[in-house]
Parts: sequence; structure tokens; C-alpha cells
Amino acid sequence: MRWSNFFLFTSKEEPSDAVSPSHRLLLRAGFISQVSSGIYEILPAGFKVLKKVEKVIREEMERIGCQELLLTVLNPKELWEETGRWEAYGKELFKLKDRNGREFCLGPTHEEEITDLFRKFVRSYRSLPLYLYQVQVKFRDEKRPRFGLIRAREFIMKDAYSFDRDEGEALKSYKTFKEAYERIFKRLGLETYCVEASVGQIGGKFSNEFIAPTPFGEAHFVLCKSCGYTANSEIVPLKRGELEGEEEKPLKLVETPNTRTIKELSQFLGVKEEKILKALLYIHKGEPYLILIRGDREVDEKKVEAFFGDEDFHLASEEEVREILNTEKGFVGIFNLPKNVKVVWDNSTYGKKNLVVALNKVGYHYINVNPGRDFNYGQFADLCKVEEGDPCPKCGKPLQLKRGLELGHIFLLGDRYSKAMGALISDERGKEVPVYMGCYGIGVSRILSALVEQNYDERGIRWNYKVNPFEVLIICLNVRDEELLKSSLRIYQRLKEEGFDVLFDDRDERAGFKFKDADLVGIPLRVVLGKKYKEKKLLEVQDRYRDRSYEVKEENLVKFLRDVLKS
RNA sequence: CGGGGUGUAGCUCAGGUGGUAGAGCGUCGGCUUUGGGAGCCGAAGGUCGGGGGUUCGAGUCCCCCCACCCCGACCA
Repeated sequence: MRWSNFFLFTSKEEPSDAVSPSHRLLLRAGFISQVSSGIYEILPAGFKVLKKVEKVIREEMERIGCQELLLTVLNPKELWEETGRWEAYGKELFKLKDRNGREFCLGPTHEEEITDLFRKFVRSYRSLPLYLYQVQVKFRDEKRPRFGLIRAREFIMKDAYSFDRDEGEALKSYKTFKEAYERIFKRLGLETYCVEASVGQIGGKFSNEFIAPTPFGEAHFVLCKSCGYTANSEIVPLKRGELEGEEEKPLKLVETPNTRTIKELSQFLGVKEEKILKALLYIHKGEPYLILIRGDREVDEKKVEAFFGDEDFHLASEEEVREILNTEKGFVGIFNLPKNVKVVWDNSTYGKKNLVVALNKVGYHYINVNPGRDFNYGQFADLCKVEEGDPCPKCGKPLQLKRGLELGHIFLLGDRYSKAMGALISDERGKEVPVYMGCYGIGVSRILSALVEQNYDERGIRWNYKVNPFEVLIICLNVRDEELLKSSLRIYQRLKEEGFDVLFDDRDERAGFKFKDADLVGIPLRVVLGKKYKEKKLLEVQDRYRDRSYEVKEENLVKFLRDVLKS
């Protein structure tokens, strides 16, 4: 491809709307273009990268016997009602109607459709195991799209589904996919962690996420350097602590004006935040719950969701606090509670002595409140957000907290969908049983962002040798010099014939301009023809990925490039 | 869903107190230049996010709406 005719337009200016490195660079380098919030066009250079990513994924899917098909974007409401997800999926589901008023959604994932397809054709355990996958555009009306391709509303995903006769077989399939995923990310040149995760919206028995560490990811996960435990932070269990040995001081009521936050209260009283009993009023399905947690810790609402069993809860507003507790935020506590308010103690509160506790009276707190003497514990739960340094649930050593991009998520679904939708198979004895399923997703378009997030510098993107828009860029530094242009063309033709994926910068631009562009776009190898070539007939090969430079004779070029690309 | 911010040329932005729209970059034509986004001359390019209002007159003041970006997922 000649750059003079290639649809690749770079920009010198920093896009004002972009913050994360991948978003900025993919825009500037002309790989993507925004249409609407969370909706992007993937331009030819980006598309070429995408195709190379897909190729790796397809090869690994085929290798484990997974067959490609293409499901639909438009899914009828009836299908989603069978599993209850038409309502349960909530506002993230894009819904629309056809001319006759029939309702559809734009598929955010395809468990319903694949299960429907399975039950239409497969009857016997003899057809199993069966693995199917597709690479398809998906739609999710995200609460908050951000960072370009990282959290988009329209995106490309590879989703695979396994069908087995029982749990034991399904576990084998799960392992097969997990290993395939490890190979995929390795081949793509991405650093990823496979972590334990929650099943969330998809449901099922258990799941693992593949997370690429980057500062701009949406996933928070923990890592134990000591025993190797990794997990999404929202599922890391935190246990109760020990009873403190401190001497119990006398209970006292003190005036605490204008202490609306834990920080203010802590400063006003001169006590540590962890000695304050923080009380948060939540409303679940119209019922008030008072969640108690240590003052220095925060509630993890994902854990609250797991506790309640659904998403139908929210933190009480000022008005609700006034109405239910007859007090104001900042003075919510366990004393003088109306009977209808249920109390839940987070594990972090256990064993603390000489606490500061509010009594639902504006402007006052008790100090030196002690368990057993001044109050009794009730129901305990694990609702606390994990923090750096919290103990590893496996070995007790301090955990590291990291941020990353969730690139893959695999689930052992069990019979959640097959049971609801009647996807039954006959076993050896002729008995009909629900098929045992697994599903396996990879965020394909998001991988572009992850690759950039993990490989860029101040000058631009650094694509690796395997996944890139082109393998080689030929730069002719002066296209008005006929001899130089002729030589460049000859090399360009040769490399094409030898099977290289090559872009030829034949634009009538100055050298500096071309180098800056090349750095930005990030093609891993480039062959430069300029003064050195004219004087010494030496080609300069620049390695953008490894940031090196070589002088190569023309007759050695093909072998040289091939060797680098293979390394 | 809250909170904050921004919408003016393709991009990045400037346009006190209201007076009929500008720069740099990019694009097009020309000259010059050819190893790190060079220089000079000329040109094209605008519903000032949209609607309403105030006014003789609105990019600017008032009201409503929309879009996009950021923060939080409400921490008492």
C-alpha cells in the first residue's frame, strides 16, 4: 500500500476529548474516529490491526475444535423473556421496535440465542461436547462510556459457548478454553492476569477474568505476591478482626457540631477514623437497612449487591434519612433506631473498642462506646471494599491492588440457560437432562486499546511484530529525487512479493514530517532511504518496537526483516 | 443516576463592559526546501451546538433543550 493513497490521516494536535493514552493515540494516529459517545468507527489502519487480532483468536478457537458461526444483532424480546433477562439486564439493554410494534434488543451477549439454536438442533449426548463461537458486534448502553474503545457502547466481541453432558465434562471444556485464552493473550503480546471473578449479569457457577494491567482500566483486582492468589477486588473476602485488648473507658455524650464527614469528626474529636463507627442507610426494595462499617473503610456496593441478591438498592438520600431516622447525614448511628430498620455489621467493625458512635441526634456523638457493655452485635456480613495491604484470603500476606482492562471473561454457566429455555439432551439411559454450558468472551476491539496502553511512548504507538497495521514501513525521504524514488519502489515491490505486509510512504513531504508520522503510527519496522542510501547504498532499518537502528545491505534486507519479525 | 466542565473553520483555540467573527495548524495553488512536524506569497473554508426571549442590534445577556468530556458510582 502506498501512503499517498492510503486512508490514514494523522493529527499533530492532541484531541481535546481524549485522556487515556490509547484513546489519544488511536485518534491522533488515525486508527479510530468517534461518531457518538462510546461509538467509534474503526478506520483502515485500525481495522488491519483488528483483523490480525481476530486471526490469532480464530486460530486458537479452531485449534480446540470450536466452530465459527454468525448469530444475529437483533434479538426478539421473547427469547430474552424466557430467561428473565429482558427485565433483569436493565437499562444497559438497547431496545427497539419494528414497524409492527414487535420488540427487539441489540444483542449485548448471546446466551439466549445460542441456547435457542442448540435446542433447535441438538438432541443427544452423542453430539457433545460442542463448541461454537462468533466474532460479532455487541451493544450495551453503558452508564458511562469512556476512554475510547476501552468502554464503548458498540464494540466487537468474540463469544464462544460450550455444551457438555454434565458438570465434569463442562469443567474439562472450561479448562480447554482457559488454556486457549492463555495462548491467545501470549501470542498477542499482552501481559494479562487470569483472576477469579464474579459471575454478575451472565450468571453461572464461577468465572475467571483475563485482565491486562494498565492505569486506565475499569477493573480493579488484587494480587498476592506471596501465594499467587489473584481475584477481582469485588469478590475478595475480608474476615472479622480480633477483639482489641484496649481498656474500656467510660461512655460519654459529647457535642459535635458541624461534623458531617468522618474526616471532620475525626479531626474534631482527635480520634482515628478507624475508631468511628460509620453508619450508612441503604434502602433495599423499600426496606431500610443500616450498614455499619469502620470509619476508615468504604462499602463495596458489589458486595452489597451480593448480600441483597439483586441490584434494587440505593444509599438513602438526605430526605430519606430525615424521614426514616429523623436525623441528618453525619449523625446516623445505632442508638435510638426505629424498629423497622435492620442492622448489618460489616466484618471490619468487629472487636473495636472505645468507638465513636452517632445516636441519630444532630450535633452529638457518644464516645468510648464498647461492645457488650453499650451495645450488642447483630448480623455480620462482608461488605467492605478491599484495599492495598489487606490480608490475602489464601495466605494472609498483604495484597497488592491493581487496575486493569478486562479483556476476557470465561464462565462455567451450568444449566442456568438450558433449564430456563428447555435445552435438553438425552443421556445414555434416554433420560432428558439440561445441557451443561460454559461461555467465553473476549473484547476484541478493546484489545486494540490494551495493546496501545501497554506499548507506547511520548512519540506514539509501538505495535509489536505480530499485531500491527503493517509489518514494515518504507520511507523515501525525497520523492522528488527520481533515483531515490525508483530504488524505494523497487524495494517496496520486492518486499510485497516476499509476502511482507508493507506500507510505502511515497508522500511528497519533508523528512522530519515523515519520521514524526512514522513514530506516531508505530509500524514496528521501517526501512529508510535517504542520504545514506545515496552515498553508501546502505538501507537504514529502524526498529520502532525495540527502539533500535541497523544498517543493512539491500541484498540482505529480506532475510534481516524476516528474522526480526520472527524474534 | 448524581456532580463538574466544554460546545466558535477539518483540528487546537482566542474573541473586556452587546455593534455584524479571528489566529495557529491542516487543506488547495505557487515559490523555496529535503534526515526529525521548516519558510514565504495567495486562496478556499463558519447555521458561532439547537430553539426561544431581551434589544435598533446577540458569539457575547436571560430561559429551555441537546451533544460531548471528566469525577463519583453517592461514604454520613
